[in-house]
Amino acid sequence: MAQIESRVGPMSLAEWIESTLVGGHPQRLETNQYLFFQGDTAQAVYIVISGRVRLLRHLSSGVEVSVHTALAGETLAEAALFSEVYHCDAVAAENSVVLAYSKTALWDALGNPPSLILALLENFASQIHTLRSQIELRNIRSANERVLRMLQLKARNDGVVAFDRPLKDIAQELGLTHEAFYRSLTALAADGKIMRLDERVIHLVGRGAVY
Amino acid sequence: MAQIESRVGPMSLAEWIESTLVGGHPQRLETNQYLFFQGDTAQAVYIVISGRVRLLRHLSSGVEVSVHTALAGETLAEAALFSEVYHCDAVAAENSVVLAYSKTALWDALGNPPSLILALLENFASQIHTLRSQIELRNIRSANERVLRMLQLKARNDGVVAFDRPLKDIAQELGLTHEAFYRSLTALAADGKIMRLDERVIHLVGRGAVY
DNA sequence: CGGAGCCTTGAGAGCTGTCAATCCGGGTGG
DNA sequence: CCACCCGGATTGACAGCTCTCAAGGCTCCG
Repeated sequence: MAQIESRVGPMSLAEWIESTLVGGHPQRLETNQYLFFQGDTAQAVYIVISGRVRLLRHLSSGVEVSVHTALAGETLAEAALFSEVYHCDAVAAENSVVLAYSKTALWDALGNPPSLILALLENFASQIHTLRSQIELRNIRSANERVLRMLQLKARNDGVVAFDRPLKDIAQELGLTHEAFYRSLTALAADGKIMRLDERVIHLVGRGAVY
Repeated sequence: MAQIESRVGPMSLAEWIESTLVGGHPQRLETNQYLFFQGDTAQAVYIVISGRVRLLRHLSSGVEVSVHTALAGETLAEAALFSEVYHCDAVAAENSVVLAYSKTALWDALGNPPSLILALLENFASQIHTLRSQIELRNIRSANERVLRMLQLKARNDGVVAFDRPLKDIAQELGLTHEAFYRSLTALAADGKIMRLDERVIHLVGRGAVY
């Protein structure tokens, strides 16, 4: 971590935004109060001044899985800079105060960066998104539900998932042994929730892709 | 994902680097051949031309856990731009070809970005690092080992870990029920691997922090 | 034809999740 | 000042699920 900080000195992103941008809009949150919901148009990026804000996703089963917890002094929903909508719910884990900065103000402050940098930023943002999805999956304990969720996340709009590498690899990415993964697939097929068009091609029954 | 790509058009980071930077140094890898090792000084960023390259970390127990798999067309070790050393091993999962770009060349191409952008980039890189560590933890199946590894990752140099939030939260971050987490803590203490200085303060016996 | 790697299924054990109960400290209201 | 409540921390008992180990079929390739 030390070598990371060395380039800009001790100033974190949160400190930078706070000291550079004026007009951060303070907002008080009670415990369990929501800051925004998954699917809302992403208009602001936040800094947590005090308290804790949790990022959640909810599954079709109604279960909530937590993806991240932002502590005091940290930024929240930075990835929203590169997304039209929020991908998670944000809810206060305790009484908290956040500062809201509009995306447009941030983009203005960023100026007009060269596109190589933009590409790098977007690459990072997209990786964060992917990694969060993986964390979300790991928070689902049941193998069947985890596999189903993964298929929903990876499905194209027509509900088809085609893997380009061995199922063993997918199993490992899911945190399952390949045996457990195979069993989940056959169980889901037996339940009629998926159809196996081919060894590595699966059709999701009933619902298309999820974001 | 569509909204992400829209800002720079269809060009991914890998394509951008390939088309912008000359002098990408091609390198052929046999299956199971290592590209670099954890702890090596990070000198290059890579693009996978064909094949698959896996990022691994190895635990003190000797077990390997996989953190990421880079497919053809993807970048590899971009986060090394912000780190002095590689944090993982990289090993080819099949016969592969990669292009190597030196960090210095990339930094030159980036120009001299304003520090707000640098802060944003480093924030992202550090988040990716944190998320990868979480994935690494989830790939450890045994609760005791997972908890021990988490403590090693979070320990200060003197081997002390102090949590600033309820242990229940830590348990959830680890993907364990709080009961399982408590039991692991008492088991590790019984084994003499940790000492509980206080409810939320733990001393790691024998080894300090790990990176 | 033989081997290697992936896919698949079976049987059993171990570990963790679940449910339940207790203790404890802090905050609140009477 | 005390009774009460609430949430975190802790421990016990048990069931269930996944991991482990094992074996067989399959395809691809030498």
